[in-house]
Amino acid sequence: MKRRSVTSYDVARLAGVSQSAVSRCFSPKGSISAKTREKVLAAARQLGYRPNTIARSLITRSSRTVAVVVSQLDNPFYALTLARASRTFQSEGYHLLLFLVSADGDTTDVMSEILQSQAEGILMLAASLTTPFAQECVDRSIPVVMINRTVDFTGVSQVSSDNYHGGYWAGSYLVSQGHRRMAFINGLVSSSTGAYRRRGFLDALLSQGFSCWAEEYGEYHFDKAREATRRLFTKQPYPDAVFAANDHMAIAAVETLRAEFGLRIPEDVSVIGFDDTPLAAWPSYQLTTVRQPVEDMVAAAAELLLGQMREGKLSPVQRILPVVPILRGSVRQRG
Amino acid sequence: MKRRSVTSYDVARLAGVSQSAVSRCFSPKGSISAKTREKVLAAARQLGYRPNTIARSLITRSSRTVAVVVSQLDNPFYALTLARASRTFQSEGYHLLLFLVSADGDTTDVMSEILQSQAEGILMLAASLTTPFAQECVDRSIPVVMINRTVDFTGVSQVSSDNYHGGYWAGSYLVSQGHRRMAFINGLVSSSTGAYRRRGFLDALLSQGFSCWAEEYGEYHFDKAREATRRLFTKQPYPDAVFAANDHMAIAAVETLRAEFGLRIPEDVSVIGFDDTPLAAWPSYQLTTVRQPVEDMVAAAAELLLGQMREGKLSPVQRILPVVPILRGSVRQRG
DNA sequence: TAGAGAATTGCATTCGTATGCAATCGATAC
DNA sequence: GTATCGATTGCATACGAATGCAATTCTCTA
Repeated sequence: MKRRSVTSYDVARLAGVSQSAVSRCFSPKGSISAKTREKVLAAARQLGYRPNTIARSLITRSSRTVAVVVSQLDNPFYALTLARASRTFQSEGYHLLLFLVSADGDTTDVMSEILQSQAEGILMLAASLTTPFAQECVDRSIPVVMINRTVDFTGVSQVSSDNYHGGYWAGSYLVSQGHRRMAFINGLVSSSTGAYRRRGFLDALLSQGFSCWAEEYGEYHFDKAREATRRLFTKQPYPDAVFAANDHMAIAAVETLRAEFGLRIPEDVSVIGFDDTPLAAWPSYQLTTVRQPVEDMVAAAAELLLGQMREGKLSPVQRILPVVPILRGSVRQRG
Repeated sequence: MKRRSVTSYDVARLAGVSQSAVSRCFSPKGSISAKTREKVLAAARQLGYRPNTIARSLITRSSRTVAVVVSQLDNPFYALTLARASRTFQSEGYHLLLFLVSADGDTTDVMSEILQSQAEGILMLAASLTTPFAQECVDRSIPVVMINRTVDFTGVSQVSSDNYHGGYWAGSYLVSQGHRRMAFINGLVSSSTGAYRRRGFLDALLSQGFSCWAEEYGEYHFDKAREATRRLFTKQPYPDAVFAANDHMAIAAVETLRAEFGLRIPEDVSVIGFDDTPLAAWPSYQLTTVRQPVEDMVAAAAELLLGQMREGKLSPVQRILPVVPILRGSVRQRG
């Protein structure tokens, strides 16, 4: 670390030009003659010079960095989302600063670090934001886009799928297929997605004259969801259908029902998930689920963030993308 | 972006002190009296001042940033590893710069960006490094730690599990349980882990007078692994055991054998995986596998990286952590 | 060949913070 | 009350690259 690194001055000296020339040589819009460019590049190559991004950021006042906050990397849905987001921003020439937070954890320290880091945009994957920080981002005109999480604050953009209608569809589909004892495995109390899915689900049941048979929290966590399932099935009569707030938990339910209760899916119990993660399509599960359009969500989020970063001004938008029911084999068909 | 942000000068002016005082107030070892600290903090709070990390990095010549290059986020093993690594470095006060590369892709552009970004350390998760870049990292004394990938270059540190012996165990275990037609699903040609697992596996078979019945590449990818499985089972007699270079592919094999060939695991075919991802323990799979000690690997890698970053000098180490066989139910027992 | 205009080049300054050094302040000891 | 020593403070500069401006060179035309 001590070692002085090669700077544009070193290159300049070796090439016999000024530091400005070297700088111009490495920036797209610099005006240099082909001849000097040659000399400079040769010298740079010889010395192993690379422009120092930090110094560049300081003078241009732009870090070309986006901070990503993510809370559930163990959930394949978010791993996928992160992967896509990463690709997108990389290809746009942005660097990604990654921050992991616990699912329900507070993002205070992390947000503080992000603000200091001069990130030009913030992408939040299933992570929430307190109002003061949201306000601070707005004050500094740093665009924030939240995927699948809502904040009671109009300054930030939000991209989510139509959780309410996804839940609604799940509820009405189950009823329409003749189920009567519909249970729900919710995620976290603090999660807005879960709340919407639940609301939609309940409303659907209600509209058909039913209510939720039982409800438990699985915290979007596999083992917790297994426990939730056990709790749902402690007393007879068992639910005849389970709607889980995501695939991860739906699959936990399937595993538990099969292995511990000897129940068949869908003959004995129907299960519906949410997300349409890759696992849902596996032969073992054939999980009927509600697909969130990952690609579109990431694309929308990236577009919003990039747009606002480029414009340099915030134009908070709330975008809700349509969800599509994926019918597989985990719901018993009527008749 | 245009808007001038609040600087230490602004705070200084408001607090009626010098810029140095403000700086000292925000750095751990600065000497300031309680009184001025109060004034400064009050002023800072009032203005919403936060030290600019970029300027700080420039002057201290230390970015407190680690670059992480990862290639397979869809594989739960690496998603987990990334999560752990992220937590570790965050808690040590480092920021993570995330770069995704395709599994077999070249890392040239990415490495170039990393070097410019002034990262103080590089962590490579299942991603490879070309010799010139390895050399450049050494030249700049930037420590590099590779997890589960090897490079023919002594300058970088490597952490991996004992892939050879894991493979060896799988081979001998299958033979010891009476299997005779052992097939292998390899990962990528370019992956050193796959190569070691294979070598161990073959050596074990060989030592018992057997050889590999058939071998296919699944590229560490679920669907590719399913295709590989189909290829392995095109002609009778079928293999009576399959060893896959990771759990992800082993599970793909299980799914395919059950769903498309109507074969039972382990009655008809035994399957062994590698990694011990969470899925392996699910009731549906009960996958016998070779556990890589994720925690230990990340801990070791972090320790190596942090140590070298702190020392400011490279001391490349190759650490191979022991692997532990996890016996579950996917291998038919003799007799 | 001279002159006008365009293209290059170099100079000097700037970004926001940290820090060596010297000056100042405060407290303690006598 | 004064000398002394340590704790604070401010000044000035440095980090490495980008850029406005002026100086210079080049290019082309008449």
